[in-house]
Amino acid sequence: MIKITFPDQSVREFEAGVTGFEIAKSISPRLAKEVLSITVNDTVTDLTRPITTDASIKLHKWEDEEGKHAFWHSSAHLMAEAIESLFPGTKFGIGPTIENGFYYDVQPADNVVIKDSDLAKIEKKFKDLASQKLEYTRSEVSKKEALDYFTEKDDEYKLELINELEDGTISFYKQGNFTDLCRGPHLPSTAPIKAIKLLSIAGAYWRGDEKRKQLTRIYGISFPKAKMLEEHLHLLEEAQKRDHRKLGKELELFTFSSKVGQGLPLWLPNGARLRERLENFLKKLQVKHGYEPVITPHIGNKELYVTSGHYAKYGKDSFQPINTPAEGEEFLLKPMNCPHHCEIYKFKPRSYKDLPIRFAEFGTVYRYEQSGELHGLTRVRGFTQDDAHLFCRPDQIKDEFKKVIDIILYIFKALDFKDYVTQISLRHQEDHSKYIGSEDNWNKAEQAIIEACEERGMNTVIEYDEAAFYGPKLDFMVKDALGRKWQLGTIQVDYNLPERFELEYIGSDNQKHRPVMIHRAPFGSMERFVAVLIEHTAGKFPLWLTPEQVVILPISEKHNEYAEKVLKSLNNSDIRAVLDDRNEKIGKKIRDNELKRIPYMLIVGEKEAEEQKVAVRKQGDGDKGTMSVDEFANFINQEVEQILADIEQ
RNA sequence: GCCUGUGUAGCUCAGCUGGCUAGAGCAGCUGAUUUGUAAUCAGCAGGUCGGGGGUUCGAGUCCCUCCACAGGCUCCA
Repeated sequence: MIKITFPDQSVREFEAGVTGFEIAKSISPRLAKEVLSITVNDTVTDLTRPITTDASIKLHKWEDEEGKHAFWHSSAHLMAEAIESLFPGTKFGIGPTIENGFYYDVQPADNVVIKDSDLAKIEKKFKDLASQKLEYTRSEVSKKEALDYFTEKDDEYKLELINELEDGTISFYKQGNFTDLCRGPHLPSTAPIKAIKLLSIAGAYWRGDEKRKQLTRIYGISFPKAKMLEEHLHLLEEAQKRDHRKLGKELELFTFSSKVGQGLPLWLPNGARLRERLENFLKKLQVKHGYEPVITPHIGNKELYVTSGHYAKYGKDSFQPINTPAEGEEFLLKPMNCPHHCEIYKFKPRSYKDLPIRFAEFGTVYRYEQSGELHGLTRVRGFTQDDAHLFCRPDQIKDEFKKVIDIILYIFKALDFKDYVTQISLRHQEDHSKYIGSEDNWNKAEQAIIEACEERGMNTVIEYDEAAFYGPKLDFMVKDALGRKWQLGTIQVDYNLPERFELEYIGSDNQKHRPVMIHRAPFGSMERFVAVLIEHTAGKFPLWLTPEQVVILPISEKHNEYAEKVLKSLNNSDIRAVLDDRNEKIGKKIRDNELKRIPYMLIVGEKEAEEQKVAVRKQGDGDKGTMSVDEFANFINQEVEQILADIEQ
């Protein structure tokens, strides 16, 4: 007999060799039906594997990540079987689970292409196989056996993977007619896989290397209940409704024109107003935090970027130099503001007493992003960074970091961004050869970032080998409607540019010293930030930010005169109001303005004009009763002040 | 840049296997209506079907090519 310890610390005895599945069955038939995988002494494994010694276990159901993982991974194998039976000769790469579902990278036989239109067919076969309740069986194989099997099958991708594994650690899983190299764990059988949807098909380079062959990646998702799939698909649909590209068009915020050029956004009046308000919000904040404004041109002499090193690194993949009538003179569209700001730093000698110096600029930059990478406002070729460069002494890094973190957190709070991830990007843990700057400086800077985050009580993820060659950084990532992560705020230490531009300050010792440069952009870029803001709010911008706060709707043309009076009065109280005096029925006007997501509607007719009042209607919330114009103006202004006061705390 | 799709009026879409002057709703314009909390009615106008080339008696529909967009991959100073 062996002792099995459960998560609640209770202990029960079982025969040695008992399986997780049998344990679940002994607890309840229902659990046996729902359980998907098991953790035995901190290792997630198959329910069908015998447990031979005393162990502590945890059974995983769909609700647990470990359960989902086994479920989707098993689904991926099953999809592979479906593909193999429909497309004989297909070679298989890897088929992992992802945040929502799974994919498999495959290479169909020569001259065969798996198309979008084939998905339905594969899905049908997939469902058919799942319903056969095939068992997943595990076998441990030697490296030689494994190599032999896939040599026979002529699958160079699996062979490459096996060659990297150590003998004695290799296992195969088999279900139906399909055997795959796999670490597991898997479900006992395909029985629980009830609902399946193949989502999309895409190209993906083998092992993420663009120099290697591109395989066909098929994305899918599966669930134990049909209803769960329905809900998931519904969620995707809802997410698509808040896509910033769709709302950007509907709310007339921005557009693109192929004549102007790919990835070059055109801001429409509504979008420009929104952006302007965001810029002013940050500008005010920055004045408070000791930033000084600077303005620099959109182009710079090529020499500037040769000095910064960017020309050597990005020159040939960028917008090409602009020539002038002068022989040999070349300018580049600026891909970043830092070199310009370095030159501003160099304008005069700096003392240690002057530091930190903080130069801020909403600087528009141009980068020739790969065409396939462009995406709405989140990835564009011309964009405006809410940029600033802080020049400080090494001992000031931590303090400056904390101050920037405060600004970013303030902004996120103001806009109610709660679902973000902060990532500290450090050097590779061992290999430091590719980094510029002294070992000592790096250690200090990395430490400073980590401590700054700790002292601000932030929940951060540390990623090694993610630092830029010139310094470590801290990024704030926010998800879009479909869960894709975008980097917004960023704070980066830079040892490279001060070196290349020979920036100096005179220390208290009367000696020359090199300042540290910190790049920071709380929004990241105006484009990307607005995009994420649109998706976050579904176009219902907060009252203090929205371009139009109030729309006045006269019942009929007879009430236009009174409506104008209300409009003037609101505008005098600094409320952004507009008038909808079209000759339409009130129901129509309400509908149109609801769709425009203007937060408040004021309906004015006979009654209101007589009593000098307005009928208030809140967007998405209906009739709120009547009040006087002054009362309403106070109400709006108080609401705005209240929101801003709440953030201050 | 690569893989797979998509591209019809300002917007959302219909147009079957190639066959009459390419349709609808919304938006726009004109007129009627003067309206009470999510779409008043009528009329008009609007498209060389993403661009170019080809096959065909005939192309929105088939082929080639370029462009743009979408989902991914690679990239992101």
